[in-house]
Amino acid sequence: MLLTSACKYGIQATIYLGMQKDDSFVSIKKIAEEFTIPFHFLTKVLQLLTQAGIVESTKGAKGGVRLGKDPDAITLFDIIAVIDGEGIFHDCMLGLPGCGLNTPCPAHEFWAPIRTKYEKSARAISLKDLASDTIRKNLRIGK
Amino acid sequence: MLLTSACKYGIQATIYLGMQKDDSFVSIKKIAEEFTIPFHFLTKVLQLLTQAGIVESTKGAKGGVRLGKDPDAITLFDIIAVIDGEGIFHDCMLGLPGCGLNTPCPAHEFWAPIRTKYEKSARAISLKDLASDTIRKNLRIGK
DNA sequence: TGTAATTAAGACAAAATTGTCCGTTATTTG
DNA sequence: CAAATAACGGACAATTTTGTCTTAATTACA
Repeated sequence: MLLTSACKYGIQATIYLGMQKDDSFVSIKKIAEEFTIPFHFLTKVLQLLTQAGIVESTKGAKGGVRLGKDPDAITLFDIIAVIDGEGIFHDCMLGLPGCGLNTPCPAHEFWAPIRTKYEKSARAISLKDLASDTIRKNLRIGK
Repeated sequence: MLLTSACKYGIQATIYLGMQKDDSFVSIKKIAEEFTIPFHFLTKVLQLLTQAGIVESTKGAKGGVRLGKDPDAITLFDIIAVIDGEGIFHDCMLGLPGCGLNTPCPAHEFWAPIRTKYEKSARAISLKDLASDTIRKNLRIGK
């Protein structure tokens, strides 16, 4: 599995937040219902993103979450890195510590270019890209 | 995580089998020690590969495992598909069923090319490639 | 000021993955 | 044939991930 469920949920939620017209807060419950994500689980995922500054939150009535930065300044890489860690972008396919150009594993030549392409693409695509695409082409994010 | 531990172990073991000079059986215990893999766990992984015909086994003294086909005829794709399934090569990044050209998710354009490159490369690289590289360049597979 | 709404935080449960152990079956060798 | 070896198969334990529940803290609003 490429991404954990937690990370998939986080990406869905942040794209949804990126699609909002104004900067008012959206309740986590709303997002959870929208995409059929377990509410309390999503809460924890969004807390991670909040701690990282990608998301902002307020408690109480009319509270909820919204993006903590310009959607243009948040990349897919950022979100994945916060929730799943940067491992997928850097680690050896076989899990060998120290695998690299100097002391590669047998799969290094195979995996390194793909990993690099993945990282570059993930760093190049922003939440704004994803959200505006979703609106423009009327894509579904979940369900 | 891209590959499960089970799959990493399976790849290490099969590369090792591909490196053997003759077609005699290697005991699973030997392989487990070589790469510090939990013995009984490796046993189960190799059983999967045996059931799939990628590996052959015999019980008893002088028993063990060896490749079940020409190393040239076994690809990295085959091994991953047997142990982790083909999902990683085909599935939507966000896990949406039915995501594809017709009804893409917002990440489809991002992920599909990477996924395809991954699959093509994995289908193009054989155990013979991996094993001969390992021998020629004296690479480490584990530890 | 009090009530409803909503995130935060922690404990706990369920499920999946990983790892361990033991008895059975099959094979070689003395 | 007996003993040693080694894969097979099932049960079980540990760990991680995923999901649920409850209480506390904070905010808006009547």
